[in-house]
Amino acid sequence: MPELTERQKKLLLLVIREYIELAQPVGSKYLVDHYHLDMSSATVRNEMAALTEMGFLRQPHTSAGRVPSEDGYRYFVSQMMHQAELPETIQHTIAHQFYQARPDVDQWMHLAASILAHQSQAVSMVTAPRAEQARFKHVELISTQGRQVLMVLVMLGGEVSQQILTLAEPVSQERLTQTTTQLNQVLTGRSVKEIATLPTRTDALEQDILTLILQDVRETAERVSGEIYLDGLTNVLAEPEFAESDDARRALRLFEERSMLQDLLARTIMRSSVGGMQVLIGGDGGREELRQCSMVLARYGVPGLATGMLGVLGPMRMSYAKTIPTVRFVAGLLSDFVNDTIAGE
Amino acid sequence: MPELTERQKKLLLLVIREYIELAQPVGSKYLVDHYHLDMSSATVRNEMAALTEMGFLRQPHTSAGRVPSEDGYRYFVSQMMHQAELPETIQHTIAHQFYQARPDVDQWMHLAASILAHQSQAVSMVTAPRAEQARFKHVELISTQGRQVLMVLVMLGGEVSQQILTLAEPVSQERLTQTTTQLNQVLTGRSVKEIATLPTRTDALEQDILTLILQDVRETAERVSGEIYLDGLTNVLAEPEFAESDDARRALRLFEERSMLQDLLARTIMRSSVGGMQVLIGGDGGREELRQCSMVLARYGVPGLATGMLGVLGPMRMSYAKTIPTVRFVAGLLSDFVNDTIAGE
DNA sequence: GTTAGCACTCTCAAATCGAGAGTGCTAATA
DNA sequence: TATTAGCACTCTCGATTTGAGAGTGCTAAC
Repeated sequence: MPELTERQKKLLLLVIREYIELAQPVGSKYLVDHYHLDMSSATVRNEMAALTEMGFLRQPHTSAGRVPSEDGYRYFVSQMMHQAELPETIQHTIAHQFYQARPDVDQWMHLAASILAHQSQAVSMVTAPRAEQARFKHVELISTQGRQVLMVLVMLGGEVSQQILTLAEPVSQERLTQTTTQLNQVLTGRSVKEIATLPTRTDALEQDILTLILQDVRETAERVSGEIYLDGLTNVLAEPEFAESDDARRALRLFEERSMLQDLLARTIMRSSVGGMQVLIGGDGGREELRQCSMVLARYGVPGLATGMLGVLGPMRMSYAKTIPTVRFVAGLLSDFVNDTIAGE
Repeated sequence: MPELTERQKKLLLLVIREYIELAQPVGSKYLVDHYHLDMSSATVRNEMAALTEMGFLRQPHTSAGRVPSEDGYRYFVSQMMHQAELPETIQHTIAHQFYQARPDVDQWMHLAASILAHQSQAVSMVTAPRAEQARFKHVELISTQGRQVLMVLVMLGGEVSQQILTLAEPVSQERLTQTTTQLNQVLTGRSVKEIATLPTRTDALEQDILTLILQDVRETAERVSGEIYLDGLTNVLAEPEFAESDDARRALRLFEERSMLQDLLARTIMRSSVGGMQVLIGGDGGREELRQCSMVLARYGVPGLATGMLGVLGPMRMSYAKTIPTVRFVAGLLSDFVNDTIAGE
């Protein structure tokens, strides 16, 4: 990492700030005029040339102003951002919105996505909390008609999955209740693996249900993250850098393919711990389509019990100084939520 | 409705067909050349002038070719489209995709949206089936920890809603089971109104739960449609008519606001019957943002038990001849689905 | 080390221009 | 009377030109 003089740091900061705000290359004269710098534009030019040399700035073309490079943003985020807290007033408005909503996972996820999208004017993504290792908690069978049965499966950590089963022959509700009572006794607290190695049940119905449960739990466990909540998709279309080219379209298409998101978040989740933040700038994400974008991601929840991810995707010139504290704060709220409603059994 | 000669009809059809395919104004000479018409371009010009006069065609500007007007499309859809079935091969591929999926409402809705979007290259929307009048069927309470209880509510028609309750004090699972047994006996098959007028339960816990159930059922009933599944949002960005202007963005924003969709679908659902189709062209939808778009909508399900809507939104020059049969066919499949898995109790 | 000055480069928007496509009208034709 | 050939006219669109403006790098003086 090359060393920067104080003056260079200051200049780099100004260029980034200005570019984030106006989305236009910033020139030497402009900086001197608008910030009343006590040096001439020629000096600024020299410093800019040095910063360009070191890779922190770019020129779109000869004789345009300078634009921050990926490395420029990285330096800015890692070295120059005093990790400010979100202003209290904003904290309050956000927290207020959450606490007047029902304590329902679905509601909170939607709300988190909505708030993030709105605050950052970018695309937001939130995954529902889930346990790293799926453990069975409770099964409930509800007869709907002859052979159709609604199975509700609750996992430790609060995840719920429901599914309609078709049994070989009609079964009464009493019989179903009896079956679940039996199964719940045996299964509570067990992991997928343990369930798989359980001895065969003597009762045929119980065995059938058990197989179906196992199958469902496996499917659930295979998914790397829970449901993904998105919001603010159209925000990305408002950004001037995506105005025409169909880059925006290709980026948005990524979001329609949930599987790619699953992938990306899964890869990122490995590297992050609850409370920590990840800022992926430009190519960091690894997807060609997102080369012009940055992501601010955080993991929330209770480690070992249930965790999820949330974050924001925006243009590379997003306001990191505002987005990072916002994501961190919302992550904190969601962690509290998991703690309050799911944990503590 | 002005009367058209056979020749005028033929010409109108050709203009519409050509414009739908190429998205460019079509001229008289072009038509004569490409379709080997047995008349001269001058004759075509005269007829086009007449059609323009009658309001079925428009000229973007003097000396461009003709473009179908809203009324032109309407005439085309209502008078000139022989209601063809979807080709058998396509029927098979679509049906195949459905029947190899699990018989799960969520799965099927997703699939329907995905197939519609893909087939029509437009935005698709599907609402989950729900009963016109909410009737209670079954409640289940699952203790998660001390005072937190997961309540699963099943309505007649198959709708399921789950919610986490916080009770005043911890209650054992046995007690919960006992409570639900009591409540299920009393409530099964009753509508919201009936439940509201029920005498107070003597048991305090039962009464508490009853209040919560009522509240939840009310909320569910108030929503005009179930969850809305969307797909193909980015397809609209690929259309040349939205290439630059930010019309596309404003249209897409509409879709992020689910409430507007709820509205629109609710208004439309009034006018449609299961099996019938609605084609809204241009301003028909009533939303300024969708003035350049058309919608093909259908209602599916079992009348009186559970119904939903599905449809497609695309540019006004979408291929109605292909989209309409597709929507109709998928609606049929979903109706069968409702019939098979939900109805018949 | 800083700065004034200057020549140079490059973009962008506006202006110009010509080709091409398409029309409407008129007069001749079947 | 319906059709058509012919023609003048209009309008768009892309290519090209042009000039202003912004910004740079370099050099020489401070």
